[in-house]
Amino acid sequence: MTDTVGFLLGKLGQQVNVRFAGRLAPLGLRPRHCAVLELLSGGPLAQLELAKAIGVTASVVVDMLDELEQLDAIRRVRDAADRRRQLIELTPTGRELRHQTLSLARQNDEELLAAISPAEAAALRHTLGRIAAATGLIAK
Amino acid sequence: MTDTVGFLLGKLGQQVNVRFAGRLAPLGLRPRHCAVLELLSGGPLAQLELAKAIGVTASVVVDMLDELEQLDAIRRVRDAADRRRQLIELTPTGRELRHQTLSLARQNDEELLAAISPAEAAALRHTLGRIAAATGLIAK
DNA sequence: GGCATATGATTCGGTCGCCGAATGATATGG
DNA sequence: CCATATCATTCGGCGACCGAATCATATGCC
Repeated sequence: MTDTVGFLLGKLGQQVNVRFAGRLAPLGLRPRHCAVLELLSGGPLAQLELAKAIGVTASVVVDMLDELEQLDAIRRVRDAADRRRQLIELTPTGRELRHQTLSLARQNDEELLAAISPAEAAALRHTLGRIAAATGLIAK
Repeated sequence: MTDTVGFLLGKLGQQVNVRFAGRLAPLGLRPRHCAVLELLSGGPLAQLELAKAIGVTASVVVDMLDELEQLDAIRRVRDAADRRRQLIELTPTGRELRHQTLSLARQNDEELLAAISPAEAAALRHTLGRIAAATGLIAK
């Protein structure tokens, strides 16, 4: 059991999130917000698009955006072409926050991968990416 | 961000757990119970020992054990040497359940690793184990 | 031996993140 | 112009977890 990849992934993933959350806390962010900032860095998206991409329901997105709006990291803009939709766009503050989270994520990686060789780390990254893509477990 | 190992681990781990939970549901179990069954297969343990090993508080262990007791998978036995402690031991039913969960975990792995070569899978298992050990993220 | 203090299990209340159903506004097709 | 669909939002609830309080038992100290 403890030697299955599934178990290790599950437990490690959980712990990694906790650790990352600790790093993020000073910014007033939690891990889930990072994916949002990341996605928005490619350009504005509607809330339902965000929900799909992240893999949560629309109501969860509302909450996350409320929080990000509080931090002045995003803006909701009514889509002129379809006034039901809110287009979410990054503010300059949001862009700045995204850079910081990126840096924290890399810091996190360094700590996580300190015990293994760079080659092994690269292989790991590659393998995880393959699995994620193959199993469709991470929305692309 | 989405290319950091930490992010991939976190997201994948989460999803893997959800998937595993689905397989487990017919047995009336959830992922967290598996660790308990696994730990107990090595012999009886007190509840606080379980809590430490799993990384949750004592009150959570109480709940989990209540559920496992309901399924007749475990028994609570007062420690004669220290009557405050409950020694938790697997029943025959518990042992059987453990075998089933193990088989499900392996099935889960097969599906997860279908996209990569056996060699790559072995490397992955090895690397994850190293990281878990080095970072102390998984209680041993 | 008797008492203060520590420790194990348990209960209880609260928090957090998530979901699903209901709602209101807007769009779209007949 | 109305029926129906879709987007964002609100609301109630659930499951997993924590921390404080409680009760029984153990242990150290006088």
